[in-house]
Amino acid sequence: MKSLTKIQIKELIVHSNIALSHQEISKRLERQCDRVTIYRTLDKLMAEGFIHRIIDVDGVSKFAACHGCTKNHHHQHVHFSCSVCGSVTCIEEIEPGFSLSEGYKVQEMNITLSGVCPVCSA
Amino acid sequence: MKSLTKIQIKELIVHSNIALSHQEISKRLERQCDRVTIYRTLDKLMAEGFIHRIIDVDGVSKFAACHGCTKNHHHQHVHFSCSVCGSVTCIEEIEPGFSLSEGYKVQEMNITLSGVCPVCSA
DNA sequence: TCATTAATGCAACAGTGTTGCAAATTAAAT
DNA sequence: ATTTAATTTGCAACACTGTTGCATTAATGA
Repeated sequence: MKSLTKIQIKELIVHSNIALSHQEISKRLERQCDRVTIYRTLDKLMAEGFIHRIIDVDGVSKFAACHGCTKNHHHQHVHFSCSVCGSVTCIEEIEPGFSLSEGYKVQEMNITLSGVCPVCSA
Repeated sequence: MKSLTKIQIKELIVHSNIALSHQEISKRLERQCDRVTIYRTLDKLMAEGFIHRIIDVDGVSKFAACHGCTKNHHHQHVHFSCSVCGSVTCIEEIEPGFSLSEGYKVQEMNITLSGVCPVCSA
């Protein structure tokens, strides 16, 4: 099954150094397609472990490429959201660890720091 | 200016052990008022430093009481979102520290761990 | 009382995300 | 190659979150 939309969206996300929102993906797709198609394609790409979702500080989903996830996503890395340029980037260098009290079963982490990124603060 | 709505919403949030969404606040208000009024009241309560916003894993805003913020919010604490009961709670015991590389100016942190809370996993 | 300010309601709008159904496209099987 | 099945796409409609403008009402202060 060679879905052109799927290939293009995947390429867009993989080759982007910032996480892309649905809106940004829609704009960057030269081959215009329906909003719903993009949503469904993103769902598939997530289910297949190619991309992961980041909730930005304004509640909008952004999508970034996975590095080394197949089925089980492990995105314990930190995300940074720039309030100037609006970019969201994955900072994979840092591995944060939390020691919650007994009873909590942590399945996912959504860690988004916001502020000014190096590019905008330079 | 003694706004009854403001007092009631503030009371709701302060006396709740979980963070409340706009929808939940609307339901719990016996004195029904317009959606817009609730949004505006929440904005005011945030500006005055009584409550803070948490973006849940689905991108919906939830609101919880502040402890010791006046103007400058400092919510470096961890939030936990339960996938079973949907509750969002503030875990103020843990103070996470990150050392980002040079150039990043961190202004806010949004740390939401998701999984199963102690009540639902018991 | 009168003027000013704040609070509320209403309508409208933009945006995100989902669902159902039909049409088109692709893959598979005979 | 023709038919069948599965997948993909588009369209319409919907629910929900959140915002803005404007008019109305309520509260404050002179």
